[in-house]
Amino acid sequence: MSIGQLAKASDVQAVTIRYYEKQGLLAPQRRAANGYREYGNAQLRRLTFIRRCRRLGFSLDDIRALLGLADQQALPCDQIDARIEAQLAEVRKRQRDLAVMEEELQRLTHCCAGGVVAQCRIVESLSETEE
Amino acid sequence: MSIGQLAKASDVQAVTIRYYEKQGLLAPQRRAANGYREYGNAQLRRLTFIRRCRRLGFSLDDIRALLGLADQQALPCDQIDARIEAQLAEVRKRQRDLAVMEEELQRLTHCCAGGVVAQCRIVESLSETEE
DNA sequence: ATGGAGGTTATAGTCACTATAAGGTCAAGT
DNA sequence: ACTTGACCTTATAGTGACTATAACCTCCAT
Repeated sequence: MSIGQLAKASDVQAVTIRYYEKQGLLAPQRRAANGYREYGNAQLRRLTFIRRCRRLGFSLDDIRALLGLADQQALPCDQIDARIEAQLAEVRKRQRDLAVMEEELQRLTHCCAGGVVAQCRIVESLSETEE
Repeated sequence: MSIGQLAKASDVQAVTIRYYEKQGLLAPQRRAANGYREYGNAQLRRLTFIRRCRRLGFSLDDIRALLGLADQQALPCDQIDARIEAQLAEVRKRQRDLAVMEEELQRLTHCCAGGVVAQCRIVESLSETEE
């Protein structure tokens, strides 16, 4: 499978696939005689793994580590589990942040009662120093 | 107030304050004879506004626009309100994304039952191509 | 007068891409 | 056989919002 076909199959841009290769995350199975990259299903699975992890908020460094761990089949998987847990904690932290944001923004929409900026409380209420 | 004092008062690093200045968001009140930046309470409020907006997920471009609007006191504040609404929609979208992430991560923590990597389902379930 | 904390500028690095340039290769149509 | 256009190659630069580093200047206390 060419890089374009892999791109289509995985819904990841070809440039991004090359970028992952440069970052040591995903090597092609081999190169064709003309220098074109060739990929198999194993690479598609690996790329899917990478993208899924990215969507879950893992950094490329995290993912490199996860892939490294996954290759050591005999290791206890505590370390993988620990990373999942850490990521879960991070996600929950972001959820709390967003909840606060939502509340504040919600409050702000009531500050603007169709007047002009001079009467609008939004900017003012966003500048209040105390907290 | 010096840049260091402003940094302490606002809990924003001095380098970041200088960066905001370069980006045209926050100019010091004046420069002292020795070239040191000097700030007043207006700048502290403006910086507080900037940081609060950043925490709410606005880009520096958004913030520049908001500050610009806020300076035009006679304008109707519809435009500010529209930005708040757009940002609120964005926050809610991220909340939905995070909820999905949380669910998936939660599910993954059950895949690892204290065994070794070879029996661990985490990596496998993250690589499954079907969706 | 010396040391250390704080200030100044300018430049480069970070992360995860994205965009662009300049060229090589291939399959299909004329 | 030739051309067109889609696809591939590499390398380099740009993005946003900072962060780090270097090299220097200034102030204040001892």
